[in-house]
Amino acid sequence: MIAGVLVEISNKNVDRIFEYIVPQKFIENIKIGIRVLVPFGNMVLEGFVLTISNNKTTDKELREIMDVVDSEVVLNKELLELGKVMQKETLSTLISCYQVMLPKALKAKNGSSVSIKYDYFYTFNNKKDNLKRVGAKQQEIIDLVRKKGTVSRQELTDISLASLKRLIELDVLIESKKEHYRLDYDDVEYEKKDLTFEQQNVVNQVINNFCNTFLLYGVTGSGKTEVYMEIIDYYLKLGKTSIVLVPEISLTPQMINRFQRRFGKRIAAIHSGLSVSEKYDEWRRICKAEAEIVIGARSAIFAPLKNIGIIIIDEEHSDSYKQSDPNPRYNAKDIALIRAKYHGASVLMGSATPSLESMARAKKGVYKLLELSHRVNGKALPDVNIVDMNKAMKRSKGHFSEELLDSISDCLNKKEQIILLLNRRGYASFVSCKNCGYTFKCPNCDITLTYHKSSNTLRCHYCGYGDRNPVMCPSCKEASLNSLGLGTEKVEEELKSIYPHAKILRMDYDTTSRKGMHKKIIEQFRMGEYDILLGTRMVAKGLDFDNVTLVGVINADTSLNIPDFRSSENTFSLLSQVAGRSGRNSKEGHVVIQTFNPDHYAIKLASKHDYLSFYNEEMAIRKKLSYPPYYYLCSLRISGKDSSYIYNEALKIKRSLMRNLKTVSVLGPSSATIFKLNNIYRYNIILKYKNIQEIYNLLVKIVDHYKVDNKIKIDIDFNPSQMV
DNA sequence: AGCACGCCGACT
DNA sequence: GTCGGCGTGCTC
Repeated sequence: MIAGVLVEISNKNVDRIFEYIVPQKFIENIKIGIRVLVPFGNMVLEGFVLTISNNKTTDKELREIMDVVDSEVVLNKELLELGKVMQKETLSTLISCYQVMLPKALKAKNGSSVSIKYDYFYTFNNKKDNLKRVGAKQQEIIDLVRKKGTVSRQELTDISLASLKRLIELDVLIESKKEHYRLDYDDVEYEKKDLTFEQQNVVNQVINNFCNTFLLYGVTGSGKTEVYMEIIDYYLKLGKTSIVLVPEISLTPQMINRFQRRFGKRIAAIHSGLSVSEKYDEWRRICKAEAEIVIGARSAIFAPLKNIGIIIIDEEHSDSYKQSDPNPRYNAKDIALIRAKYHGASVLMGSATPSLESMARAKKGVYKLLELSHRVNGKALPDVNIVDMNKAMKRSKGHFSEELLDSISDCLNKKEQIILLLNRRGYASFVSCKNCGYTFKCPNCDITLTYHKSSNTLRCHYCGYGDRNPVMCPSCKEASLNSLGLGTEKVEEELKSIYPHAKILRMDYDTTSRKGMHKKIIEQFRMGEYDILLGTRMVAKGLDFDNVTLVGVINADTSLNIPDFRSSENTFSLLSQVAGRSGRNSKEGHVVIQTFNPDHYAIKLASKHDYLSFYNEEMAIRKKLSYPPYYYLCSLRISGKDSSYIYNEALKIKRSLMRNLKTVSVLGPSSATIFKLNNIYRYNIILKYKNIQEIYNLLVKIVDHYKVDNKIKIDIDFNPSQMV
């Protein structure tokens, strides 16, 4: 017997099947989709068995499989096939595709450290009757087992293990074991809210149309989650399973609790707060079909569920569904469509601010468009007040306008709560005019230019366009240009000095990175222990507080000035999200947005809660500049230690692309936002294309050509989420 | 990824 | 003459 094995090295040169002889003693255990231990050169590696046959396909002498790692298949047939599609679509290694599908605990390095825990149970052996002499301790155990039928080890804590062992040796008791999961979900009372007419209508549309892709455009507070749960429930009753994808940032305890209250132990929630072992437990519950609803961030799309009925992607516009850093650069939305097709399932994507790509597809009829246009509480969306910081800054220094301070004071007096959003700045600094708010943009790409201190120039990170740093603002002719950035801690200090008696809670990456802190902060704020919640964008997502009547955005512009063609879209979406946090329940709420660009359409239209006008306006711009959804983008990231060498190679690549692709525009090479990182220099080339077939074969050739050159690394990112 | 093989510079 | 630099190639 010959097994074809894919070894755990993510390198294009070994990303193929190597054949091994299966020793007689393993023949029973070898299955496609399990892991084995094999000799490889002078290493010992784990690998996945992908083929089993009787004949070898190479002239080389074969070596033997050393050991079998799994007793059960870890990658089923569906996922094995899915990996091959992913490899093709992302141009990454097959092994890296399989690795993202599995929990970390199964990675070779962690394998031994994570052990499965068991609970032990004891019952009577009926075949063994007459028992002669028993000690008092043993009699105690026997009495207990006789009374209860089955007894767990926990119930025998005050009994010595020796007496127990003896009874098992004597065949009086039978020991059985069951996996002990580290997480415990209570099975609770079924909780179901009545749906509004509008919600019920959406549910009906979804459950009456099998194997479809839906886009649910529902305003904040319109009760999307309730709709999701109702649809999941419908599929559960048909014996079908569900996946719910949520951005990690909105996978809050509140959100998980809601699902748990309705579905109890049938859910498996996979989030960053779990340890490696806890995630492993959840994964095994899914494998064994003990969990039927999986809730998680991006990688939960690979949950090994069988018989999937519905895949729900909440906050569909979020860029967190795209994996951009390590290979494979996949998008969970694409994977969802592939898996749905395999299972005959539907995909439901929901958002209050759908991505332009999805909305465009919905308008073309590729996705079925569903709408929730009313809030469940019947309240109107909150009033939004835009404050022009250009004027405010002339009156007083600091980060707070009079308007925002007045609103905060008012709110504090009424003993109501406040959420303040501090929009963190990106990596790059940009130059803007202090007087009129003008920012410099690339004439070719309409992207904010990034300031390079060393050369005192402004540069475009898409096409490489450069400009000497000007001294005078071309808009208002004043010489008041400066490069911007805003310190997080400074804002908190400032706030504390203005309101020494207000209790301020900070929520950002620093304060929530410790396990359980996120939950704690939310609970403290909910209980009213604090007046003001000051935080980064995580305060904008999925939180629902009764007593919050004011939401303030301290700096709306930061996201607007990120050098990315989606900066307007992201800003619109962020502002819409925060605005939706206010006045969600009984009390009226209002929103204050501070900005240096009060006339920018993204800000104006977000303040009016006018998604459709934003969509139309932004689509016109995308069309004019040939951006998605009119064109697809693909970025080639060229990196290496020798900056002049990789730059020259990047130029060669560009020339080759230009020569061979007449219908595709080729931008760059331009230096990446973080040009030099760990002594590795990075350049980007960007392609704008209409059809993947125009570029695919040439990209494969380029990747193949450079895979033997270890001075240079080429990473290809189709539909990149951000252009760093 | 790791390791062996192989072809050119400064040393006992 | 040799020790050792790391560029190229291979791993069933």
